[in-house]
Amino acid sequence: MSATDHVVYVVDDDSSSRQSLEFLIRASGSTVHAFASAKEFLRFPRPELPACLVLDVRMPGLTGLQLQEELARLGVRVPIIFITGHGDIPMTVQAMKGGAVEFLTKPFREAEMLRAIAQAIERDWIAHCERLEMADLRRRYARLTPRETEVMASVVTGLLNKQVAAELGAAEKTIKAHRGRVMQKMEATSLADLVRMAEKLRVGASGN
Amino acid sequence: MSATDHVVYVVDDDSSSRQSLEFLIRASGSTVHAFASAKEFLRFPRPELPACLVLDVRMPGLTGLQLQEELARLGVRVPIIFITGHGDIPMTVQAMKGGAVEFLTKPFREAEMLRAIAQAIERDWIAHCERLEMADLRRRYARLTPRETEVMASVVTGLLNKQVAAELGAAEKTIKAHRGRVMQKMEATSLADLVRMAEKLRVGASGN
DNA sequence: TTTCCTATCGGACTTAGGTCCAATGGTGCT
DNA sequence: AGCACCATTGGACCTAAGTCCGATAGGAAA
Repeated sequence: MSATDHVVYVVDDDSSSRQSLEFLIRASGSTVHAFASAKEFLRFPRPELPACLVLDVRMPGLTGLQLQEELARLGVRVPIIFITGHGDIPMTVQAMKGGAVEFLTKPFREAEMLRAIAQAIERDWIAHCERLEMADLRRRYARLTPRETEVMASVVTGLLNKQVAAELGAAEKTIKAHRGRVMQKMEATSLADLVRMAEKLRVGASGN
Repeated sequence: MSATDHVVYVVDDDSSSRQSLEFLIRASGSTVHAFASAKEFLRFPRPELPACLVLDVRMPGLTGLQLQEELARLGVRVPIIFITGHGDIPMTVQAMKGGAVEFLTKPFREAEMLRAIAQAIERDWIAHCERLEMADLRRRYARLTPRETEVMASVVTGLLNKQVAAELGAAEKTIKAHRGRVMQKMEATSLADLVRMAEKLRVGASGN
């Protein structure tokens, strides 16, 4: 991992602890952005890159746990490493239930922190790729006309063109036309391909 | 949830705590099996039912955390609720990382325990359905001959029969024959259906 | 050896899917 | 009114997929 392909955010109200974290992480070769409060972090325009967040649990204003909830609410899925001076078990449980990758108590070993960060970045790198793929998929799906989405939904459930035609009250010919355009717009190379796309987009049926 | 459609396991070396747990959970309407040690629990022939495990962290012999690891190693994915008298944060983190649904400190409120159990059973109920479905899918897949699995793998990647034929070095006619048998044995009603089965079985490609 | 399964193909069709070209009618925007 | 886009369909064809029947051949098990 080079410094430019991922970024580590640090949110900690204690300036000395924040600065030492910043120094440590930067020395390990990562790009770091440090903030003194949750609000500052939320205001920061985050680039679309693999990232992770090192977050102090106790802070004035929004606490670490509240920030975690807020990010979940906003759909921001950045992996979080919590640090705390005086944490308790319920707090830990809540953080971990919320999907935190690690929960470290101060003082922690530097190696431990760096290992946790590496793991978090690794995890988000995968999620990041999936986000890019999903965004592309949704972009293509958004190009479909309403009718085409209906046809796609029916086709990927395995219905024959004539069955789709009956279901949508149109001629088989029309369905073929729509279907062809669906394949084009979705850039699907085969029906199997289209079915897999539909699965990822959760269209067509029971949302499994 | 009635008493017979799920089961709660309790593993705790302290007999008084174990018995009160057993009483509490039984009173809530669940079937309970209690054990004084991890080994006893592992020996117990568990029925294929939605279940959860209430587990004391500290125990002589295998500890709760070690049992969690052992179960993961064995592929037993039963949701675990940990209880502990004197736990610490690293212990909590390890347990939660291992997929525990809850980590309660003694003394805990009874309502809290019952809520955790209900949630764990709920979670395992879904996983249980998926296990049944996967088992059925694998049963069907196991009926395929080696050649048929190859054909299926190629077909679900979206290849045409003639392309599959070229890839496997056979006549298109032969592929059609295999393909027909694949559809029959897999009980697929359409290609879309077969593709979805292949996805669940993770056959055919990059294992996404 | 006989039987069963697997893998292999051919012929003869039927059905389904897909393409190219062309055309009609509605809607919404400029 | 003119234009773009959408939904709709027809005709003519071509290719792909699937089915029924039959047949050969090797290997494994009874």
